[in-house]
Amino acid sequence: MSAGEQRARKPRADVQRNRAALLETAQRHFLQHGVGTSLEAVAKEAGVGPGTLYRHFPTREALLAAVLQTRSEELVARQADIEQLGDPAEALEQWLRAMEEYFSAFSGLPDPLMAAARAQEPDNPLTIPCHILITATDQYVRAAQLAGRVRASVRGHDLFLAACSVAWIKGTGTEEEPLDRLRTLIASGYRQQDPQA
Amino acid sequence: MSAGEQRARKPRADVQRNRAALLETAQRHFLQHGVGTSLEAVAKEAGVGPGTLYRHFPTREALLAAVLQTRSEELVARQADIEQLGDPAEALEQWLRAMEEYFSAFSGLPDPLMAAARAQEPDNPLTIPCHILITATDQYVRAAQLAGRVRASVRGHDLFLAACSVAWIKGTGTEEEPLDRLRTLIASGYRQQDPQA
DNA sequence: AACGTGTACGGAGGCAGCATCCGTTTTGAT
DNA sequence: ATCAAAACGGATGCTGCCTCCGTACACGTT
Repeated sequence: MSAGEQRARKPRADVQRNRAALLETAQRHFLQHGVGTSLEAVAKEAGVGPGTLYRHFPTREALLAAVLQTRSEELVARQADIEQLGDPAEALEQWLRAMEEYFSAFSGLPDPLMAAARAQEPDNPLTIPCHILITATDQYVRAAQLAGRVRASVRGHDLFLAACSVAWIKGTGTEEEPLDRLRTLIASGYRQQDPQA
Repeated sequence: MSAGEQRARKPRADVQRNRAALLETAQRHFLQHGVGTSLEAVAKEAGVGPGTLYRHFPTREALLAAVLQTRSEELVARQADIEQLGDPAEALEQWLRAMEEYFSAFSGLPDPLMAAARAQEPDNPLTIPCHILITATDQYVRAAQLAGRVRASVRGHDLFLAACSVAWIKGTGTEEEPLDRLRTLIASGYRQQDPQA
């Protein structure tokens, strides 16, 4: 028996039930009140004690990461659509928008995201998703560069930062119009002007 | 006497002393711990009770605005230097950097700044400084546009947002190198390419 | 120099949120 | 039916926010 490392006992029913209730409630609260919402309130509304919440999700980031899991998968799913676009410049554009939407899922999300992205803290549960995003962005950038549609000096990381910025500004309550102008400004910054003059 | 509306009595000595001590201490704490620092700690270290702090500065923003006063004046002073540059494109560039430094004075500063900029809350003591900055930026932008050095579609407000973003990212602890690439990206976004091809 | 008044002080106190710890309950296995 | 492990949950201690009000002090007056 020591050889089989799975074969733990079946996960308890209440554990799954509580976890699901917590995730569901947490998502609602993050949506309504931003990432800074009261965890105590989440626990209470989910019908569990604070201890249970903290046992399932030791930190706010852990809860956040778990709630974001669904959305991460949506993002991955979108990649398939994007990649069969053919046009790498268009693909990059759409990818950036998709990422921005992901960052804007909850108000205040960009802050913990940046903290995780910067981090050599492998214990931060948001770190891995962040690095995945940066790497993915870099690939779209390289493809568009090979097609001569993006300046050579641009890196994926730069556009990750840019998308994060836009999401941050969005989260502060700025209207869509100035946001759109900012997006345009950034796009003008990374796009390669056509060689035809 | 009802006609003269000034002519209150001379301001008390302890008031001035406490105010000065609070500002000095608050600045240190904002520098070391960011804008979210404990006001209770500030009061204690300044040698006053919490009540005194809140009487002088009813909100965190009020304290912040008062502490920023000095730096605002430095910014205005810089404008003189900048304006006698002659080159409007260079002037804009320097102005943006000056603004960015101002926004980066304390970690976390961009958040209350954005909240104030968006606001029709005239009671927010940061609102006025923000609008002054936006207006000033717009003037530099217009000047550079007249010289054909900046795209026509750009507005001062856009670059205000951009500078704020960069400062925000800086405040999250990102290193200088990616920051510089982001600045370059943004600059490429607003600059008008020379008509000579 | 002493006084009186009004202004400012400051700390106690109520509240909210975080995070932990441990006695009790629930759950699945035997 | 019984048992041990696992999970629960709330009481608890802590930090920080902000207010309220009895007290002390500074200033103008006599």
